[in-house]
Amino acid sequence: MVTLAEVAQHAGVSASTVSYVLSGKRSISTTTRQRVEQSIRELGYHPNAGARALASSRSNIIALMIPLRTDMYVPVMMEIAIAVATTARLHGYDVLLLTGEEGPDAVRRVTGSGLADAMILMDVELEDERLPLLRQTDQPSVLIGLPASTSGLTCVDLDFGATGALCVEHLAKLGHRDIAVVGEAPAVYERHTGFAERTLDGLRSRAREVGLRVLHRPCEGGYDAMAVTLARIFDERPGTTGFVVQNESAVEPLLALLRQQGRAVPEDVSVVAICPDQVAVQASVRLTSVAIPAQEMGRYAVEHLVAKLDGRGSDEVVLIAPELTVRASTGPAPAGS
Amino acid sequence: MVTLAEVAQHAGVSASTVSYVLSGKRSISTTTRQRVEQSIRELGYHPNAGARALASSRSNIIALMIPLRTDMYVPVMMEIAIAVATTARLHGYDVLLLTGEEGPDAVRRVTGSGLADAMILMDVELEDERLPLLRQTDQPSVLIGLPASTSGLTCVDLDFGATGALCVEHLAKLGHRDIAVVGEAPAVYERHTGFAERTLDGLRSRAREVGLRVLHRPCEGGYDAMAVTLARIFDERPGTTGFVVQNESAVEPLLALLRQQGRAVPEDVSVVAICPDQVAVQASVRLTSVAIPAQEMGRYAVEHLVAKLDGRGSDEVVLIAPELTVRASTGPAPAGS
DNA sequence: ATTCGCTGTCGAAGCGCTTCGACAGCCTAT
DNA sequence: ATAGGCTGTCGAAGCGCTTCGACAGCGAAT
Repeated sequence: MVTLAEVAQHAGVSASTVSYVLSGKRSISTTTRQRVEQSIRELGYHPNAGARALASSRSNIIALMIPLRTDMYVPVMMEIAIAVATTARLHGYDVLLLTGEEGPDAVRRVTGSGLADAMILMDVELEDERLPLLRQTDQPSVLIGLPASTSGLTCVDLDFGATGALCVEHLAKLGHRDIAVVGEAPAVYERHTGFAERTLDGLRSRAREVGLRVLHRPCEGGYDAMAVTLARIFDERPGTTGFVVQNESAVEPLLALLRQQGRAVPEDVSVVAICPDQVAVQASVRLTSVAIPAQEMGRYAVEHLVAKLDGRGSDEVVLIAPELTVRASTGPAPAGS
Repeated sequence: MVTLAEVAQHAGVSASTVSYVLSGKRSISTTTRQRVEQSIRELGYHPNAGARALASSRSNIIALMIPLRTDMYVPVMMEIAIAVATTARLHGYDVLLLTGEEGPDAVRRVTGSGLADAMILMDVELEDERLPLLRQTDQPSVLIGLPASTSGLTCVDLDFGATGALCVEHLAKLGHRDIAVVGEAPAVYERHTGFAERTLDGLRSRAREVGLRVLHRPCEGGYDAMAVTLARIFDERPGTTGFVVQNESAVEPLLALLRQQGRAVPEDVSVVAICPDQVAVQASVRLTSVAIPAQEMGRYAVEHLVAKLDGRGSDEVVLIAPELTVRASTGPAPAGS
C-alpha cells in the first residue's frame, strides 16, 4: 500500500506539501504541484481513509438510514438511496447504509464513533425516537419526512398535505362527489408515519371545503387485500366514483379489479395515484398522478448536508410543492351519480 | 468526545487494558473487566472508527456495489441490500453503498484507501471490467451473479440454468408444446448480464430434450411494451400456450393483457414467473414461480466474507438450486393445441 | 527453597494523515 | 539600501487506537 510519505519521497518534497497539493488548503507552485500529481499517478496512490479520518476528524461519509421493512414504497426508497449515493459521490462523500432496525442506537453509534460526518433519515415517524439524539448532537442531519415538531431540524419532503388537497380538487373539478382513499397498510398508520396522516388531513380538509365526501380505508398491497378493501368501499358507498390511491402496490390490483367488475376507467370511475412517475406510466391505464420526487429529495438532502459541513446553510424545512399530471385515469364524473 | 484514555483513567487502568477488554485478545481478570465495562457505560464511550481503522488496518466495513440503473429487479436489489446490511451488523460490520456508476474505479478506490475490508458486487456481467482488479487484490469479495470465468472468485447466485430447465419441465409435464419466454429488457442482454443468458440456455437445452418449441422475446417492463411483445408472440406462434416470464415488471401487464384478450389463466394459457415470492403471491393470479432467493444470497455473501476476514473459508461458487412453487397460474395445456 | 510457567497488566511505538508555526527567498514600497 | 509583506515549503506534533514485548506476582513443580 502506497503512503503519503512514499509519494513525497518520489516527488522530492515533504509529506506536508503532498497533503497540501491534495487538499488545496495552501498555495503550491505549479511546478511542484505537477511533480506531485505525477508521482501520485505513477505510484497509484490513494489516501488511507482511516488515517485521514483520524487526523482531520472528517470521514467523508454520509450515513443513510433506510427502513428495514419493505411494506411500503420500495421503489421510492431505492430511488432515494441511489440519488443520495450518486450526489454524495459528486461531492466527494461515500454513503454508509444503515437499516432502521437499530433505531436510536444507530444514531448514537454513528455520532459517537465518527463513522460518518452527517446522517440522512428516512421513514420518519411523528414522534420519532431518534429526534432527541439528533437535536443534541452537533452532527448535521436531514430528515426525509416530517415529524410532529421540526424545531432544530432540517427536513425535506413532498408536501403531502397539499398533495391530498390537490387530488381532491382535481376530482372535485371533474364533478365527483363521493371519493374513496385507498391508503397505506394499517401498520403505517399505527406507527404514525407522518406522510400518510398528512395526506389524509390535507385531503379531508379540502374535501370539506369543496363539499366532497371522503371514505378512507387503509390497504395492504396486493390483489387479495385490495379486493377485500374495494368490496367494503362499494358496500359502504355505492356511489363512489373517484379513487385516490396512496399505496402504490395497490394501484395495479385496483385497476384490475375495476376492470373485472365492468367499471371502466375513467368513464365510470376515476383514479388518482400518489406514486413515482415511472409507476404511473407503466400501469395498465396511464395514471393521473401526483409524483413522488424521490430523486429530488435525495439530492437535496445530500446537498444540504454538504453545505452545512462546509459551514454554509442552516436548518430549514423544505416542502416540495406537489404537481399533478393528468393522464388517462381520470375524467368527468358519470352523469347518473 | 470520549476517548479510550479517558475510559482508562476513569477505570484506573491503562489504555491498553481497556483496548484488550474491548477486543478480548488477551485475558483480563473479571474484576478489571467489569470495572472497565462500567466506565465505558458511564461515560458513553464509542471507539473512534478512524483511529481504529488506522491502527488495526481494519475498517469493519463491507462495501456493496449496486447497479445504478433501475431497469431491472428493483425489489430484488433492495431485498439483497437489506439482507446484507442486517447480516453485516450481526457480525459487527457496517455497509458502504457504492453505485455501479464508478465501475472499476470504485474498486480501486475502496481497495486503495482501505475504506472497506471486503466487497460485494451485484449486477455482474459475463466479462466484467471489475474482475481483473478483484483477482489481483487480496481483499476478499463475493459476486452476486456469475461471470464467464470464476477462477479465483467467489460467487453466489441462483442456478439460472437449472431455473430455466425447471420452468420448461413444468410446462412440458402439463402438456404444453409451444412456449414463449418474456425476457428482460434488451439492454440487459446487450450488456451480457449472466443470469439472463444462463436462464435462456438452460431453458432452450431442456426444451430441445423434451421436444418443446421456445420463442424468446426480450421485453421492457410496463403495459405498453408488453402489449407489443405479446402481439408479436401470438402473431409468430399462434399456438403458444405457455409463458415463462423473467422480467418481473412485465408479469402483471401480461396477466392483464391475456385477460383482456379473453385468454384465461391457467385454462387457456399457463404462466410461470421467475420472481421473488412476494411478487408471485401479490399478483392478480397467484403465480406458479421460481423464487429468487434474494435474502439468502445477501446473507450468504456477508457470511462468506466474514469467514474469510477471520481467516476461514475459501473461494467457491455456490449455485442455489431453484425451487418451483406451483400456484394458480399453470395448468394442463388445452386439448385442442 | 528455588525455578519455571502462567496470568494479567502496563508502557511505548507506530498506523498515515492533517495542520500549525516557522522560515527562506523574493518582490515591492519606502 | 532597508523594512515589510508575500508565496511556497518544511518539520514536528498529534489525532485515538492496537499491539508487541516486558514484567510483576503467584502457584506448581522440582
